[in-house]
Amino acid sequence: MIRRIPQARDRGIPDATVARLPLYLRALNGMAERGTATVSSEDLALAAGVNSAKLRKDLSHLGSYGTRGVGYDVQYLIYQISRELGLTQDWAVAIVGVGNLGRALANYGGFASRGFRIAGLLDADPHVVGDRIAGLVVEHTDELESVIRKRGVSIVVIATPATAAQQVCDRVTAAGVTSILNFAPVVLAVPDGVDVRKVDLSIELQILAFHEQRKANGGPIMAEEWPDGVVM
Amino acid sequence: MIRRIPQARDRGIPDATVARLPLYLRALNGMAERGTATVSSEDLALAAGVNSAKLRKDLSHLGSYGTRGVGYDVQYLIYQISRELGLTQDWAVAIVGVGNLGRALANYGGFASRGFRIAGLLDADPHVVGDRIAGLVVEHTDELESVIRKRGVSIVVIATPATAAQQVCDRVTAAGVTSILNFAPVVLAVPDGVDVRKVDLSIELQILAFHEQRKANGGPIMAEEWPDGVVM
DNA sequence: TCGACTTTGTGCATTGCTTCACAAAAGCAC
DNA sequence: GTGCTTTTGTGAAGCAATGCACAAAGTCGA
Repeated sequence: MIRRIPQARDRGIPDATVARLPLYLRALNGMAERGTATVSSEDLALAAGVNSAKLRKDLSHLGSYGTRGVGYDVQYLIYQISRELGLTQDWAVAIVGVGNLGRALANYGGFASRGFRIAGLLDADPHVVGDRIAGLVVEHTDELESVIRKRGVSIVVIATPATAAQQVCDRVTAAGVTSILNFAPVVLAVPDGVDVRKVDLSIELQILAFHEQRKANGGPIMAEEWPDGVVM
Repeated sequence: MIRRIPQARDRGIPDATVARLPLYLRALNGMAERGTATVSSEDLALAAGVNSAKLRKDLSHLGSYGTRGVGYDVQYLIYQISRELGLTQDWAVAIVGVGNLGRALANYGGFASRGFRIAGLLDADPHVVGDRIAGLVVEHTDELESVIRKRGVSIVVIATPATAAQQVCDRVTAAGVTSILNFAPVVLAVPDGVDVRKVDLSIELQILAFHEQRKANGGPIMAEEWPDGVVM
């Protein structure tokens, strides 16, 4: 039977909550493997590394799936979060750019495990085309649109050099893709309605360096002068 | 001459701002290469993909480095942001776990370019130890503490399997490291004062899947029933 | 020197997220 | 049933980030 839930879920779930749901899911899967049947918000929050009030508010956005005095049924909650995240269906993913990073991604087990199926590996370099990686044969980027269309690819991972990223992005969005995971260190321009998530190793290191410097200096930096000899 | 800046910088810079500074830096470096001498907040914001008011507020946290009616001096702003982020000094980075991902990271050019020097590659697998990657010889994880101490490593990148990550984390924090970039899909427990940043490919894909599903369904999902045969 | 124009820096209202604190709901023992 | 314990779900307060809108500060041409 198909029925509408009246409260919640109509107004979208807050982004901050969506970003944490996979964390809860991972913690829950660990518990399920260890045979835990129910879990309190306190324990689950601990495992996920968040505050328990936040956890409860996050889950309340999905619906009222807990039992007061008891906690949450692990299996049921796994199902509900999976469904909300869209993991009960299969997603075909194409990886463009099969350098070191692209290979690492193709071989990364975490993809296949949760409804993400690598449906294509593409590269512009003829020396790489034809290689077999993680059970797939690398295809030439000329085939990009055809691969997307024929295999129902809805998520594209860009692992190309920075210079090629925007062009790849243009082509895949033109082919109808609306979800992109970008590893290239550039800000991609995309049409409205296209989601881009960015993973940028260099930025993460720079943020760490900032905090590390703060810790080392015990406070703000003292020197404000422009170094000698540098023209302002 | 060493002098104290009175306003700003005393109260820490907002996290949201720190996370965007590397973005501005990258855009500015591009402009510097193209020979641009000054840039307005409007143009820089466009290049970095943010709102110009936000950009100005972000930069105002560092100090008052613009010129009204003109804009910002590109070189000077590059220097100021670099200094604030701690990129004017060298950071020794060790990468633990030399699988596909570790190799990709070791070969990633973006590290060396901005003050991050790879000072060690370590792995637990004897078959990998001794390999030469990106000019470095892989060492055994037994040497972890000694490498950290002797080479002044202050940032550790964990690219091990999930099962090994917490143990590596414990050892490096015990050895005095307070900045960790974690690629393993686990929530690391660390002592107070240690910063952990997490990069989790699987989580990024799940967030994309959530939005993709929303787009496809044109709204919330309709079925709320627990599927037949599954015991709740 | 003056006035027109440009662009920064920021006060303020708004929005969104987090955290607290507690009433309501459920189980359990007797 | 009744009362005690546990734990959820949420109103409300507090905090942080965003974006608007404009005064202040500078440039430039005449």
